[in-house]
Amino acid sequence: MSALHPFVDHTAPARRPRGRPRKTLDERDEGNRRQDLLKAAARLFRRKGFGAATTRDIAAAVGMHSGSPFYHFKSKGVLLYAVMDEGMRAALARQARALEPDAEPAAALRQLIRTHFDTLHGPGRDFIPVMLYEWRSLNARQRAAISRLQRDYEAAWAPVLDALAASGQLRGDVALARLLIFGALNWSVQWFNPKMRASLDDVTDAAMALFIHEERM
Amino acid sequence: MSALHPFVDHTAPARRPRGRPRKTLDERDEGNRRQDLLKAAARLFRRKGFGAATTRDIAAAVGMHSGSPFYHFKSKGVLLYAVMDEGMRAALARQARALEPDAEPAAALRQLIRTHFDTLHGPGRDFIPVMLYEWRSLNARQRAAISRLQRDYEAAWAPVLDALAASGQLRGDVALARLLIFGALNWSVQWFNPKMRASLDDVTDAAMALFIHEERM
DNA sequence: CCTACCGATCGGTAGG
DNA sequence: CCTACCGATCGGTAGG
Repeated sequence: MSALHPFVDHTAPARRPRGRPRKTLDERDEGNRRQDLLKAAARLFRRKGFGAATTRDIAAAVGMHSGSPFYHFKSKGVLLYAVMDEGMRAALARQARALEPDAEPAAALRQLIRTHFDTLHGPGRDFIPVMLYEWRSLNARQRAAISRLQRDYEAAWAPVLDALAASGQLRGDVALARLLIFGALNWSVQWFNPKMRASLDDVTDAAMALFIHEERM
Repeated sequence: MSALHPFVDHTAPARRPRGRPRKTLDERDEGNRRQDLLKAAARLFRRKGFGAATTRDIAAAVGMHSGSPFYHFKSKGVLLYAVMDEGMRAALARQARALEPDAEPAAALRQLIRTHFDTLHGPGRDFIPVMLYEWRSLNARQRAAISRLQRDYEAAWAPVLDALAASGQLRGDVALARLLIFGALNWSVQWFNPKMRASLDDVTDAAMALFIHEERM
């Protein structure tokens, strides 16, 4: 009897190894292909719109045949939803990573804005722009689910904006200010381009200068 | 020989009456039907997107049969362009009507913002939201033409913003401030709703309070 | 994931 | 503007 491998019956199917199961090659490929589809879908939904981008376009972009995306996603609508869901989860993770808990309100707002621009304009980031553009293409259930993630994302802004309003650095109705500020930032997907003169830091500076007034006691 | 109608040959076709030609019934109907199609198209393009709204939807919305819109517009793309063109011309007219030439810079900005909100949210105003959403569905030639109208529209804002920057009431890079301000205003198509608590006057107040700092000498 | 395919729908047109 | 229609395309599926 082997001292190294007692009682191993080599005719039985391999038992599950302990701990996190190592993915087989097939499983790993599957995850990659799914991710490839998400990226290609985001790019095409953004460039052409959900209605005009076809599942055939998306399949071709990752070298699949026309029916194959439906092996990974039940429908075109589910694919759209998956793009937005993935985009929001990544945005939430980036925000949590960037936020320093003890920053002054103005410094905290700057971090939030800078991170938000990163989420909108970082390399290969089409997911959130698709969410901003294609909201109406979701069904009611999907909208509710994405809304929940958006609420979490916006939750980090509320105390910062409230503190700035209290110190007079933010003026006017706070709820409307929040909507106007998000608009100013989100609209940048229409005009910002990494090759323009202004960097994301420049745009952050401009936004802070525009929104933040001098403190008044 | 008749003293009243000398030399009139009644066998010839009726001569053109002088002045602005009175439209025949047919011509008047044609204009109305074309206008009906534009309105229905704007509403549907806005609600569903250009790709998802079908020419059959649009035809049905005005009580036409499926082929009939193509009697008025050569293609779906031309119809989209016509919606945006009409929207921009109406917006330019409203802006010209509203602007008082000798207003103080801050008062002038308030007028521009209030009129802009009116253009975006006035009753039955789907034309400009369609332009904001469906830019990517235009071809290059159409984009260039609409861009020209947008340039005219924005031309009224530049001197006002420059004056506010000179007096310190607007802070930060002026070109970026302009883009951020337009974003804040335009994004309201995503959230403003006439039935909400805040009126367009309220939102205008909030925008002015947010953007305009105290004058400094 | 491919092969082979289907039913539905869509923009657009000819002719009146 | 209607009638009647076409060719193309599209999302999606069965079976392997």
